[in-house]
Amino acid sequence: MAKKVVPETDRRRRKPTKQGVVLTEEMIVQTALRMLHEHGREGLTVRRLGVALGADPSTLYRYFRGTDDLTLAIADELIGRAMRGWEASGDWRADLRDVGLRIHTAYLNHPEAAVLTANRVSGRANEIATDEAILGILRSAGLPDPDAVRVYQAFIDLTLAFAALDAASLALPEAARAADEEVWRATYAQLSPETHPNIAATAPLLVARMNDSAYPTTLEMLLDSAAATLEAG
Amino acid sequence: MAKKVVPETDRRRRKPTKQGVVLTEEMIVQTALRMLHEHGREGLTVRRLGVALGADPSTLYRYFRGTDDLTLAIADELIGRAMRGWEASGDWRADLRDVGLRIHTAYLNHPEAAVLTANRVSGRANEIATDEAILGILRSAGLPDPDAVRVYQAFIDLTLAFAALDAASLALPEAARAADEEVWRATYAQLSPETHPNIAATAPLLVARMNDSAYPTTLEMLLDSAAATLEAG
DNA sequence: AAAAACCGTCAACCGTGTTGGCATAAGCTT
DNA sequence: AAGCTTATGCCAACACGGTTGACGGTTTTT
Repeated sequence: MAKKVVPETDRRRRKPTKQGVVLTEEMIVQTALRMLHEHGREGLTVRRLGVALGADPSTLYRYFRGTDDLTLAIADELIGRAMRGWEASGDWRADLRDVGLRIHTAYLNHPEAAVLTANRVSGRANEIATDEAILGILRSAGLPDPDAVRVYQAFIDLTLAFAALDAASLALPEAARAADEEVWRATYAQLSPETHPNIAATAPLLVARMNDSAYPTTLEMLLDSAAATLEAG
Repeated sequence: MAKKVVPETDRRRRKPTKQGVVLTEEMIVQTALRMLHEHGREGLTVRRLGVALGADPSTLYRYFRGTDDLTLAIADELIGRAMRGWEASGDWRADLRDVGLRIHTAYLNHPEAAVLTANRVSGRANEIATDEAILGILRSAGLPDPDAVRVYQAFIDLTLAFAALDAASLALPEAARAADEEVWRATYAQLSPETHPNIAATAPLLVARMNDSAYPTTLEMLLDSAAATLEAG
């Protein structure tokens, strides 16, 4: 059992691929991300990824145990991109806001990948570093550990939850996306004031807000709450 | 083109299935939900659904245009279950909290279905009724329309986002779930205080909170914020 | 120089969604 | 009641998905 996958560090490259490409774990992940971006969630398959890399599909199993393992690697790359270049400023509130918006933004930049990965725990380097950073911000702001952990959890869950939700609507296959919008125009906007007075009355406002994310507002609420805890403590 | 699917209302049953079953759209959705529950997200396939119903897989295409269409029907059933029996009490805050918790709970009761559907707009009856109800609560509480819409959006997004996030970890295939927990034990809990002082210091607290949802807390924050808007207005 | 490890390739397996043609029973018309 | 129409279930087939096991050439180690 226990499928053998040589860890990247022990890997000493041998054969170039038939098309002359020399594979790397990193190169595979980058290519997978690009394919997700260009061809949508359904567009990333082991076989197509093989073609894109100029390698046989089965080769990928030398680098990842399977689809799930590859997914986790993508997840970590996404967080890595979000946090690249980040540094603590010392202002806990600004720092936390920055981290949250970075993650949210990075996920929305790769909606298909975000949907795939937002709820997984990769345990890889970038993810761990991010968690360490968030806890560091809260603890050095002066929150006692139990509060720090509570806020940490609310913060990371809120951020990932919204990232996933907002990404999801961007990541829908074109057909489904069109279907959803069509449903809106054909159904919600047409409801009679008699049967659905509240929707009918607010329909224009609903449409106007439809494409905005509620994340920034909600994040601010969470920061307020953390600040209150800090003052009370 | 425009695949022909006879709407449920116009449907006049004709042939029973080879196994003597008489199909209904509702029966199909219920069975799909049960299969998701029993066999996990990967366990629901057109073919297996066919077997479970005692019908040929292709028969399902007489009822749904395809997998996506079936997904939307499941989504609506889920919301329907959440709101079944709900009535407004007149206390906007209690009502909103109730609706939020109902949805969150219903989704967690069917995590696999929740993951599948939380980010889709079905436009079907139950979904519309729920939106109408939420807007009704906010508007009759006295919020001006623009505020009502803003709070509505934050509320529904927050609720669905957390429902999806919390459901996701419950819905992971057993293998992935075990992998995630193993990652935790093997990685996070073992980090050295030298390299990761904040995680190391709070590890026990992190573990203790890991299985709680941050939704109720966050929802209260949102309700506070709405109350503040109401008083200011 | 021989042995071992690595790793790309090939062919095959089985499961998936979906489609088009066919058969047949239910309902409608008379 | 007889016949016509059509809804609807079934079958066989297709293309495509992930994954595996055997093979063989290359590089590293001994």
